[in-house]
Amino acid sequence: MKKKDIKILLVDDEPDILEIVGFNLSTEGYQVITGENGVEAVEKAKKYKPHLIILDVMMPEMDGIEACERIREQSDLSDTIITFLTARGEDYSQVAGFDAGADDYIAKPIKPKVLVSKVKALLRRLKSTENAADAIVKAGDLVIYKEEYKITNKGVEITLPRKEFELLSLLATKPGKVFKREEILDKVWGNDVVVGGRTIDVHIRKLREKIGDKSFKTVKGVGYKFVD
Amino acid sequence: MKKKDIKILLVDDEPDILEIVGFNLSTEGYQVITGENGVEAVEKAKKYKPHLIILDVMMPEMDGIEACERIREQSDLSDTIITFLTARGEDYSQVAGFDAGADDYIAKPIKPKVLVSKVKALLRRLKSTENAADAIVKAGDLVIYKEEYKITNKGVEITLPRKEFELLSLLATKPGKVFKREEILDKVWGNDVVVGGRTIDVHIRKLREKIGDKSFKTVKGVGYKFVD
DNA sequence: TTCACTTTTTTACAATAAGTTAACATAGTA
DNA sequence: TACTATGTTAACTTATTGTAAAAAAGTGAA
Repeated sequence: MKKKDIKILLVDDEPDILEIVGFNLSTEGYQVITGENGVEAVEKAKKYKPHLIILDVMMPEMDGIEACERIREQSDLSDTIITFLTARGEDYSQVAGFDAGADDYIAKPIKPKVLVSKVKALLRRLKSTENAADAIVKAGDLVIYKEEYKITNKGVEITLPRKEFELLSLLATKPGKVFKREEILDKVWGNDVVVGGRTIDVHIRKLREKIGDKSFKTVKGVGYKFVD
Repeated sequence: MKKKDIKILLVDDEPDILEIVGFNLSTEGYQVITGENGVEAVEKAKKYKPHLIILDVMMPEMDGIEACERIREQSDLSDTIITFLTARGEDYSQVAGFDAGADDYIAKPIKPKVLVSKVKALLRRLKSTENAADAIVKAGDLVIYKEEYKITNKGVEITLPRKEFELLSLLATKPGKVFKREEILDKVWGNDVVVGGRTIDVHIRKLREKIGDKSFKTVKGVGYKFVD
């Protein structure tokens, strides 16, 4: 996502803060929307669906914490990052704020550089959510979460031992392709490890038990393949 | 971050400049990568993801300003600091360069001492960005205050010893992800420290006592993961 | 410095899960 | 049919982790 597509909602009752923070964020290239109290915060959050909301804790009408809770009730805003502005001494906000669903806080007095780098850091989090698909492989009813060493079969979570997991991962990355026994040994066991002739079969059998018999097809004299 | 882990990409079409500047930076302990034109600058920036890029403005193939713009388009290089080398008289670069996304400029002729102190100053900025980022991590019922080395579990404050804290921080930054033992050692203990084989387990055990048994899942043969 | 205390690492052993093998059964193919 | 590759099972072996306790290292105050 480009910077100019990122919307930041900035809510504070002090015009000075709005101006200085707004200026710094605009300079960085973000779209800035402002509000002056909690009620506006909730309204504008619903209307503009910003990526990041910066909320002052102390505000008339509705304080930041209540606004945060209201915003968090909106399911379509669940990916929105919320951060508080807290004056020194408002330490309770660290507890109350996070319970309300905030992601971070920025201490006043605000230093523009700190602000900008925090905002960048928070938005990186947004991106990493976007790209999380990399470590995930889908094949038929299976979803393989490589990082987590777990899979789901039709939504049901299954935890597999390492070798089984790796064997499945290998086969499922190319459904339909026949993996020769030799190739499987290389990729899952490593090219120097020597194991008996029935080892692969046993693991395939366990996968068949756990995932389903028909997902693994034997190609006699060659190897195995995964089919959707 | 240690000096030897800091990568500086130095791009200039004059071999003399590359040599003298490169020599001075290497002497200081930085990793120096060089390029001779804008095209190389962009390529090597993508490849090595340096922390600092020093770009000559006037170069064949693609000038420094265009290279800078191209580099700034890369979102994963947004934290990279870019500074220009400008000959006296190329005053426009101060304007055009900053528009293109540069952070500073260094005037030719280059005085080694000035260069080194500028580089140090620029890299200080990198550090402050690092620290400001993600000072707080939320994971499940936990809120981790990295700066303060404390956590709250459902609002209840817990103080953990350093190693336990760092281990928890690491695991909780990516709930669900399995961290391999090797990776944990690298990140928490440092890649050169050698500790016995049971050390990680013991720390995990202590965290389980303090935070809750079910938050830490063992993935046998791989490592551990934090689950909400 | 010494002392008391906390944190960290090591040690040794127990517990358990994972992986492998062996022996035999079965199915596919010339 | 006879041969060969694969399927199946349970016993076996090994690898890995859990645990408790003690030693070592670090820390701070008197």
